[in-house]
Amino acid sequence: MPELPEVETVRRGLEPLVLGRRIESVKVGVPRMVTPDSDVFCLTVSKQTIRCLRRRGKYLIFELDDCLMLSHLRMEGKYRLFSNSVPDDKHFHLFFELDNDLTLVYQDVRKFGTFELIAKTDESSFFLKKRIGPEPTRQDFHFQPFERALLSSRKKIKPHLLDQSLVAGLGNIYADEVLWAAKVHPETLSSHLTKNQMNRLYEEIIRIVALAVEKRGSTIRTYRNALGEDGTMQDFLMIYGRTGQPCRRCQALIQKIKVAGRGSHFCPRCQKW
DNA sequence: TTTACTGTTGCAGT
DNA sequence: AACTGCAACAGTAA
Repeated sequence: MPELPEVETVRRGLEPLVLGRRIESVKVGVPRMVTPDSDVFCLTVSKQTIRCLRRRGKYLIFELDDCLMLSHLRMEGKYRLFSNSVPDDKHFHLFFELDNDLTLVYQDVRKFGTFELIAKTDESSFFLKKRIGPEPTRQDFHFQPFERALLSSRKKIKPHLLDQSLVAGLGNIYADEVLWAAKVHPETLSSHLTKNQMNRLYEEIIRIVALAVEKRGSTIRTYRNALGEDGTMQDFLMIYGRTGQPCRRCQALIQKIKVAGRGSHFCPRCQKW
């Protein structure tokens, strides 16, 4: 599911359903997905109430009585909520039994998702250590530090946007969208960007992420039915997944190349190297 | 049937 | 230091 807009959509969907609910017990099907060890994890989380459900970048933060549970959906993580019985599914990996017969289930075909418990006092150091940059809003994300980081880097801009340090929450889809909107080739070296390009990147990051949140994220290559997958942003994507189709600005045919191992869509006329 | 690809990230190499 | 490639895993498309 998960770039920032999809994670935020999950958060908004889940919040009214789980806020104030007590976690009675936890079952972990794949121990390597959780930290600390699954027995400690289950014991710690059990009997705690979900006090707040927040998001930072692509992380979901369950604020419990005594600690934080950080959930990262990686490539395909989803949440499902069942009342009474839970159907069998080989991709259901964590089960949180809540009060009044609700079970929150974490589903993940590829088992890449992670769950970590940390102390409430360790939240800022956690995100600092992971090098998670500011939220892509005007309040948190400022042009000056963005420009400084770009000028002092030897990375290509696409992998740089993906590494979360400049700004939190961009993934492969929205990085391509931002680069197209700002007319920047994905392989441009960060330090070679013009001031105008940096300005456009800054503005487009804020605009596109906000638009995608408003559209409740993109539903792509997914089946429906899980919480947060009813987004419509896929109808507004300008470049991602449009290989061989005409650019919406100039009609040139959209190309797809690999940049640092990630499929990258761009318009050869609008986004000159 | 193989092979490449996939909304992510972290680690091992060079 | 900072890059690339790959691994974790499972499914789908060509």
